[in-house]
Amino acid sequence: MVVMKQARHPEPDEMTLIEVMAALSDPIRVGLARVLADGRERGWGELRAPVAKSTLSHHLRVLRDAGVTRTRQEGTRCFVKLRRSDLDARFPGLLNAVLTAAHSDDVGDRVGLTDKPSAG
Amino acid sequence: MVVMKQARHPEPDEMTLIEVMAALSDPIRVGLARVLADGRERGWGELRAPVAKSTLSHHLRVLRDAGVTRTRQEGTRCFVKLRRSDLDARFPGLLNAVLTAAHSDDVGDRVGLTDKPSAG
DNA sequence: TAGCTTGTTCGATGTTTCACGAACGTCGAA
DNA sequence: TTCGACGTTCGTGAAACATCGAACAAGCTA
Repeated sequence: MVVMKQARHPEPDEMTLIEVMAALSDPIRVGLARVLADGRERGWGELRAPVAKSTLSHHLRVLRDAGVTRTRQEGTRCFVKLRRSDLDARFPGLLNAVLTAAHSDDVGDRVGLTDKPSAG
Repeated sequence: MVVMKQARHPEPDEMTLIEVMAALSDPIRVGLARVLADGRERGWGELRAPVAKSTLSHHLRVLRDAGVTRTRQEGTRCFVKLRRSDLDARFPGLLNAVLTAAHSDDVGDRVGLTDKPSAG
């Protein structure tokens, strides 16, 4: 892969409420957040969503740029996890409120995990 | 005015997380929510925002359609207020988290009130 | 009736977003 | 070195969005 030329991981003080809200106003991205809500790091290939891989890459980038997730590379693989403590520190209660609402409404339920092992 | 032909006030069970998140991912609209955060009903004309009145009308409609605010007409005037209890019941903690974050980051600080009396 | 006020709606414009397939660059394996 | 797997990026198009000014409709007021 092209080693994420322009993707950034903002520091907590660089995160903006507007960007986080925008990142979490798409069902696919909320679904991704739900999948990662248990705090475990997941491999890119584990993620299952009803979109093409380029579109999934786009959504993961939006989440990453907003500071919602962190992406780590290992060789040619990527692993993604939720930046829960950073988000909680920066925007207290926000992530929990969104995840709770998403759970009770089944928002993003078309996003899930494959049966592949997480390789980690 | 044209008596709000298509604007709707969704019932709590018709509100969607995605729509509420989208409504609250614009600085003007977050600013409006902040202005209304004290629970008081405000007259349209009291609201001050750095946009044309047609744009302000648009933003108020997005908030209304999402269920964030309620608009009431009285003669030729409109009054707006936050639907806090409905939102709290539907998406617990969400509004407070957003308002807290917006306050600490001064999101939407270009939105405010005129010095006009609220007429109510 | 005529005129003013008040928001909404319309139409146009430019930007952003979402989506896809294809091409690409990097890594590890053969 | 050749090959395949893995994500990212590019190019493109459709749709959504933010914004404005102008036109409009409904209610006061003179």
